[in-house]
Amino acid sequence: MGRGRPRGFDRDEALDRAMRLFWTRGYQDTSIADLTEHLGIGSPSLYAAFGSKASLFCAAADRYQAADGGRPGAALAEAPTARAGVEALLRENVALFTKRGGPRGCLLTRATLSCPPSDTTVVAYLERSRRDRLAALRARLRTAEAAGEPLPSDDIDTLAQYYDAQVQGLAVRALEGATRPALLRTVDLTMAAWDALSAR
Amino acid sequence: MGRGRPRGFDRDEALDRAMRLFWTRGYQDTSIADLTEHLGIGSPSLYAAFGSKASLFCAAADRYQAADGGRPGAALAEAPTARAGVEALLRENVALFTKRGGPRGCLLTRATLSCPPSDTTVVAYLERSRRDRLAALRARLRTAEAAGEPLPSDDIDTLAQYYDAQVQGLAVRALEGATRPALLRTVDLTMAAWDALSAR
DNA sequence: CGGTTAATGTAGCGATCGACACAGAAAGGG
DNA sequence: CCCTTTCTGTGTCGATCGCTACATTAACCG
Repeated sequence: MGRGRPRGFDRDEALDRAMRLFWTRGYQDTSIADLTEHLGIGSPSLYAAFGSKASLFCAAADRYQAADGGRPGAALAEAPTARAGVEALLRENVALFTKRGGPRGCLLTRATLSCPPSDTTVVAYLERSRRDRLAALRARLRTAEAAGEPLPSDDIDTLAQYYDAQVQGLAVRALEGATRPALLRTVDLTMAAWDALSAR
Repeated sequence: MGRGRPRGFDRDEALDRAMRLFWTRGYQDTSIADLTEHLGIGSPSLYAAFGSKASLFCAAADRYQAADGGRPGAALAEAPTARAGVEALLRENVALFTKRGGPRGCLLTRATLSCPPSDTTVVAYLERSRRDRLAALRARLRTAEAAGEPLPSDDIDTLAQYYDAQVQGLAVRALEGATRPALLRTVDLTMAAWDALSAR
């Protein structure tokens, strides 16, 4: 153990910077030259540590989902009710998508629309992430249904896809430059709709 | 007039094919080589007719908005009520985003997330299109408000941004592979929310 | 110390990017 | 017919793409 020359940079810090770059510029528009410059390392070091641009992206996206990008999902899971969970999911996403000094929108949504289909590694990763996210939403709604909570609809699949679409819509609008208060107002509307539909 | 060697291809047909390519692959991942191949013309002909990749995209996007891509907006404007207009907007968009044999999702949304910020021509074009779309939605809601129609909220700006976000969400989900029936079910939910919020 | 192992910096690989120079081809005008 | 004008095909430009060969440096082991 510890044989050979030690790595001259912090792997996690490099991943953070890579995450930020992919988040800001998308997948395809982030070049190896961009990465080596902002990570402060040469390309051989990058390839030795991460293997390829695709696998570096996957590692950076993992880090995204484990850090800031995971907060909305965690908020959904931990909330006492499905309503509180969905509202927290939406509000945490707005916070994430419009954080001051941070890239706007969602790293994964952005990558989904900017990754060439030929890059099967990244495409498969993104599909998996998306499916997991949808499954978490569905699961939270199902347990709420089992607990007898009032829901806007008894079609859990549709509900999950509906709120997932809300999140994607927020991500796109944030990237287009929508302000945080404006996004929060649409979240208010979404939650007002939840109440109006559940009350019946 | 008519001097010089006549063009060897149909300009509008070429624009249609370019539109289809940009719609399918996004802006950045559509190369000049892809275009010359699918349009059946050499690159000098392409540049003579359209000027650059960016201006070709703008022309193709104009054609998109004048053809299929313009149907949702037209449906919104022509509907007798705001509710019918928004519902038609959403359903026409679902039809557009999931048309058999056609590219999935929205050409403009896709380009927004896959165009490098350095390409200021395309970025400016997309911003303008987006602003126009939002303005049309706002205008339709305002006339409805003036006509005394019941609306889900009296905040027209928020309403417009809300339904615009619905459309973007549908576009992303369509690109992710969501089926037309699934998208239509979420539209049903959105319209049920309209009714529930307007009734009160 | 020397020897082994691994990370680094330089430098460049083949491929592709958007865009164009150039000469030839096809039309109208005289 | 020739001249002008415009479009087309071949070939290629410099830049950049993702990626890597090679020699060097820096650590641990004995």
